Amino acid sequence: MLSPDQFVETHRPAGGRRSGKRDFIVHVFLRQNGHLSADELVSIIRAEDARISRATIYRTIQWMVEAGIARRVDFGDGKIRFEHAYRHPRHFHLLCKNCQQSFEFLSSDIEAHLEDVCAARRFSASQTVLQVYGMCDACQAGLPPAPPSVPLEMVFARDALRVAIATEQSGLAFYTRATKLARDPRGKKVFARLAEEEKEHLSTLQTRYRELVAQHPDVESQPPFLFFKSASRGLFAGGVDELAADGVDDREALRIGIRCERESHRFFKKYGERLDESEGKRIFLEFADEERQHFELLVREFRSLVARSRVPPARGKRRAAGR
Amino acid sequence: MLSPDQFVETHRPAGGRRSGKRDFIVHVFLRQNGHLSADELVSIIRAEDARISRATIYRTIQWMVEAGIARRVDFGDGKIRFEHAYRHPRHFHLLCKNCQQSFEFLSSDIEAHLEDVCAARRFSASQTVLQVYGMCDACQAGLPPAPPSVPLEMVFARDALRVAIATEQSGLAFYTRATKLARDPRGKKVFARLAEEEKEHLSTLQTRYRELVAQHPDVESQPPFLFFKSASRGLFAGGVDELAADGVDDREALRIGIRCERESHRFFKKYGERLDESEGKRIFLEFADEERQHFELLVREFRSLVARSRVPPARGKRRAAGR
DNA sequence: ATAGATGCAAACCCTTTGCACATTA
DNA sequence: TAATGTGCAAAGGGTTTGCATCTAT
Repeated sequence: MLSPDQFVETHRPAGGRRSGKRDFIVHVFLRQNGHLSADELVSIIRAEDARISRATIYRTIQWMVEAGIARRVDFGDGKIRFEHAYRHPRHFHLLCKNCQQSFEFLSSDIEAHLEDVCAARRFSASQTVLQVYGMCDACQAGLPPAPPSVPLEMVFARDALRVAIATEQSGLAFYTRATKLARDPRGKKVFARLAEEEKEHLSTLQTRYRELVAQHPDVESQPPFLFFKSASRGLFAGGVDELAADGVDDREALRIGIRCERESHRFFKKYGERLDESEGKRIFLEFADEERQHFELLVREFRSLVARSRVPPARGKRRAAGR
Repeated sequence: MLSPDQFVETHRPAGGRRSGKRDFIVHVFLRQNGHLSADELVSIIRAEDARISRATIYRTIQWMVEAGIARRVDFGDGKIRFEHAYRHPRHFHLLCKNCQQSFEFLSSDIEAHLEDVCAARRFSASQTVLQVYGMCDACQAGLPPAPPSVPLEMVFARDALRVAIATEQSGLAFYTRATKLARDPRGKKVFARLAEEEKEHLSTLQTRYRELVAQHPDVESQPPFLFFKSASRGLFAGGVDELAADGVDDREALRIGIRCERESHRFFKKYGERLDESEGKRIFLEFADEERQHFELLVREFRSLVARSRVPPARGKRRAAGR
């Protein structure tokens, strides 16, 4: 886990020279939470003590944006705001026109659809802006705006854990079923081993989840940050359904498993890479790696099965070999 | 179909007074295609002849926005652009950073996910901004930018027709199957009648589609404007799958039909209402109405079936009545 | 010594406004 | 004639920039 200073160092472009004022501005900026306009940052800097010129602050903001430390956010009210990227994944916004508060979210489903749209146009996307304007819960009810009681990072870690757990659960169900179903003893063993691994990893994740809740008791009552409807049943859920069909043999089960592991690997890798340094990123990338290993194991197993069923005396599953 | 002038008249707010200059600006604005900045509109107006002050143009743009004739579009480059709403549904944008061209699209899937997100936060949405920045097809290939050869309206009508046709096809499959499956003669008749209606309407829609293609031969080669993955198999596709399961009786089939018709009605109504005056809107609203009628017919039928199965000598389907 | 950072004030860009004048109902 | 629209120029706000002055390497 990077400290704010480390975060800045990893982003500092080569060739410039250090300056105390710039460091001070960056430092103050990273301590802020919401979306600051340049002017707001000026006020904060002035209040924090230093007398730094407006121009320097504008220039430093630009420097941070180029370095990837800050992101421009445009809410369409004439002034540009900035949010820092430290432990803060890219996201979309809900904006309350009444209290001006903003709420952040991420949706893998929406992103997947956007990818479809771009593919249909052969458009190569580099950045997406998605803002929903309206009125927030509290304002509709006439209540005062309530600042979030839990850091966003924790909510995000919670959601990442939830997807991971759902996926492990569906994976466990898949391999348990596949173990029962398998006829080839070697395949059975592989499935059993994977089921065992999923079980272990599942309990690790659940422990991690419990620890998170213990540390931040309010985290469970927070609304979701990461939306992943299509993955909410776990990325193996479809595979489990397929196993239920008639006539699924070892080979077919392996194929389904391979597909699920690949999808799962891609999903977690994609989101893990897209995230900035954070607890959520680590969970996703660890997971992606695990899925890749499973994927490779299954592929090896599949090849071995094919080889065995082709060369030695057949064991009654010839038909598929010709295709 | 409204003419531009009629469109303006339906939007003109009460209480103001007419002015030749304003009418002229509005008229010129409605003839434009893309997204104009105030300054660009000034140049066009100046070129078109009239010498109208910048301030008047700014004020007229504001007037058009308030009247719902123009919509603000902010691409985050410091100047606000405007697009007119005449035969132009609200949409999202792909923006090419290289050639500055913009491409428009609509996605019912993304909108559905956004509704989920808002619901989870109890956020009441009033407006959504969705822009994807990147590089377009032509710019990636090093080709000159190609303006669209078919008016957007036609592409939209094409896509609306496609959803409608897919839905009719799945509806036809549903009712054909349900007719075969039904045991109650009266229910059978209702399903058969609906199958017949779907068939007729399907051929009407297909004719309409062919006419559209005949009028605008290029329309089929255009990339999609309206994305509707979840509805692309037709809104009855899920219902057809359900009919395939074991133990589906008349009552169950009616229930599934009712659900599909209701969903379908809602889908088309929602999109129809959201659209501005256009061919697409008409298709959607006609369709929504049709689905509502089917829905009501099925509900009546369901009630009648329940009444008959409860009061007179039973016909072997008691079990469900108790629940 | 020299490229880079800072401060100040002026310039910039887009947009809105105050006020006198013109137009419409 | 009374309310509304127009023109002009000036003001407004957020942001960038030219230039002289510092400061880190």
